[in-house]
Amino acid sequence: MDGSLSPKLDTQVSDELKPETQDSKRRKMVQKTVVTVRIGENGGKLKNEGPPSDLWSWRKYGQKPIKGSPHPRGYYRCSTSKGCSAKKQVERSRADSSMLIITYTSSHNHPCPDLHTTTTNLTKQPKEPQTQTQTTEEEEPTTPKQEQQQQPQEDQGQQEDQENQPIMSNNDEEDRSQDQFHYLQSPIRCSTQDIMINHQEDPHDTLNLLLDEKPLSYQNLMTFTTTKSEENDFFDELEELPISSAFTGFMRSNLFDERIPVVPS
DNA sequence: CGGTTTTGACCCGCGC
DNA sequence: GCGCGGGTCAAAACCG
Repeated sequence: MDGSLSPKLDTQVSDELKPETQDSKRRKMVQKTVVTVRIGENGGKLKNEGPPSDLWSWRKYGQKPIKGSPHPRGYYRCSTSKGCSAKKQVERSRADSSMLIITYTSSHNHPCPDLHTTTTNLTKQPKEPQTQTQTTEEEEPTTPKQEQQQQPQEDQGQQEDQENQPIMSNNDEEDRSQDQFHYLQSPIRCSTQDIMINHQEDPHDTLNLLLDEKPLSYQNLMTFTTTKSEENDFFDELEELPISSAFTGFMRSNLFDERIPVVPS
């Protein structure tokens, strides 16, 4: 179809950085952000199990039944920008069909289409019940863009062009030993979904948690994040704001833009 | 008419 | 080396 997008697009991206290492394990060497969405509350916004209403435009390019799961998995690609390699997989939780597991792969190389528009409408955002996000970066950053995102130290204030967030979550203690940790920009920062952040280090645990255990609640989210000093500040500030706008704005900008350090175990 | 969805086939990595 | 399973392609159908 699109000549610009070659079959192994994602692999090529990684290929550029580390042809040797990447090439052999291209499939697993991609950053992933897993988001669990409850479709029960905003099911109206969801088309079946389809793409949750991100502000991004997604084009479905495939669907496959997954072994062990009664529900098929849908494969989506960002259609907002032609050259965007952002992808996501959408599937229902095997344990809880009302839960939607969205796995974001790669990151957008373009600003969110509605970012500015919605930003002005932050005061009038839909509720943000609960969703769970967890970033799992399997390998090193693949796209050039991510390279700039890698700021092991103070990542706050070094925001991307379109995002001028006041504060970023920052883990100082982990930060120092972040050499092998990777920060990545969550590709979902434009999501209108209710999202719960979940930080996982082990993909397997991640799966278990998603499927077998109850997802983290917003409180849990806070708990796990508040372990970090600066994040504490960050959330502390948010608390001063009305939850609706704070959370929304948080979801819309900071949270999704947050670089979550993950340890490629 | 352009973009999106559907769906079967193909490709490739991984485990045995 | 083989088979399995996941991920992607690509053509046709569908929709606004």
